[in-house]
Amino acid sequence: MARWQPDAPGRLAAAALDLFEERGYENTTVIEIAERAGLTKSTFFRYFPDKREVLFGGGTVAGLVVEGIASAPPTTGPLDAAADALDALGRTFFTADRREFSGRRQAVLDANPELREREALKRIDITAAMVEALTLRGAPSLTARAVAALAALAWEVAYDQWIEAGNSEGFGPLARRALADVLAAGAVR
Amino acid sequence: MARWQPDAPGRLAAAALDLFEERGYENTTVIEIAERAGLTKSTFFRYFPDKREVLFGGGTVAGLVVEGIASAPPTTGPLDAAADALDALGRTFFTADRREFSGRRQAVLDANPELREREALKRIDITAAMVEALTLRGAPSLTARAVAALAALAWEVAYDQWIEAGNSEGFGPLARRALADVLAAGAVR
DNA sequence: AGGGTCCATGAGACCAAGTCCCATCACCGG
DNA sequence: CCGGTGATGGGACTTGGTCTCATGGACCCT
Repeated sequence: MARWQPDAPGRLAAAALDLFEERGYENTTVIEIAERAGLTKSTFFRYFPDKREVLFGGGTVAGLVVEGIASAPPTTGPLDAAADALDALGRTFFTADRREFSGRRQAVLDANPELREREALKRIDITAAMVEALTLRGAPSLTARAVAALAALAWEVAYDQWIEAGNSEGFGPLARRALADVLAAGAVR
Repeated sequence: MARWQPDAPGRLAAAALDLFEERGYENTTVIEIAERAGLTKSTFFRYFPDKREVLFGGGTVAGLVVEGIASAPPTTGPLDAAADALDALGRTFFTADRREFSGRRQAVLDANPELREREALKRIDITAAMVEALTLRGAPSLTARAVAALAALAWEVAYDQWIEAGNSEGFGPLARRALADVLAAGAVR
């Protein structure tokens, strides 16, 4: 048996998700996660800064959104740039093959306060990244913040729908529609 | 010397804020906080579920907002109900005498990831509470969510302005104006 | 005044998360 | 066959957080 099986972080994440589903997050120790992945505590903390982060893998999402916003044509308004970014996210990250995993992961997140807390932080950070990307396109500060907040809400709505079983639609279209709906709802007066 | 000086939680919070300012959150141990307050680790964890929570006192804020939304006249629309709630918050919680403390506290929060994370969770929870309160008034789900998101943003904007030195305006007026500005900014199209 | 009861606090054992330092061993090139 | 490099293991150590039991003030009641 080779000592170095490939993709240690991936094995750790998979083992963690399994164990969290079986016994719950709180009743699972980092040592147990590492053991199931055929590794040790040392190696776990070499790849993840803490226990929670094992379910938040790359953190590439923020980068993708920023990239999506930045790569929209310069004449595109902030709202459409955000919509394009969400759409791009559906093409590059929230792909069909990731749907089942995302659903399992989300169920675990929802069940634990500590994990919800980390999720909340990620959301704030991503929103801040969107604000910065929009500001870089010339959007006024408040506009950027309002658009980012609404886009984050649309993201959340679309993500929930995407995860639901029986819904075969892709994340991109769901997000576009969610953003339009959120805008309509936010324009009440 | 009386063994039981009054307001143990308050003394702990004050000691914690002092120490966090002096040495930073990470370099301060719970035992040190307790010692400065003339107490022990045991007592600390009797009043606060964890080290972070010492800066998030009552958690009464969510209750106040919910109450503010619920107590608006039934014919008031969701947006105005939210505005009223923010205004009420300015009268009952973000009062002038709390401004200096809030500023110090916020500086500490901003300086530490762990504390920012807890803050993010609080924000999410408060937003969820607003959504529920608005839904109870009969607002459609998406409307409630959009309004809550924008109100939370306005809250953040107003809070930053309120904390800034030299700004003698109350939180309530600042929040009302911020909400109007955010709405105008979010209506871009 | 004296005794008993309640309740906030103290004391300390215990576990798991997270940090750190160094040893080890597979792989790869020479 | 040998030495270097880089991923992994091992284990000591600190701190957050839980739990259980002991302690001793304050207050009441007679």
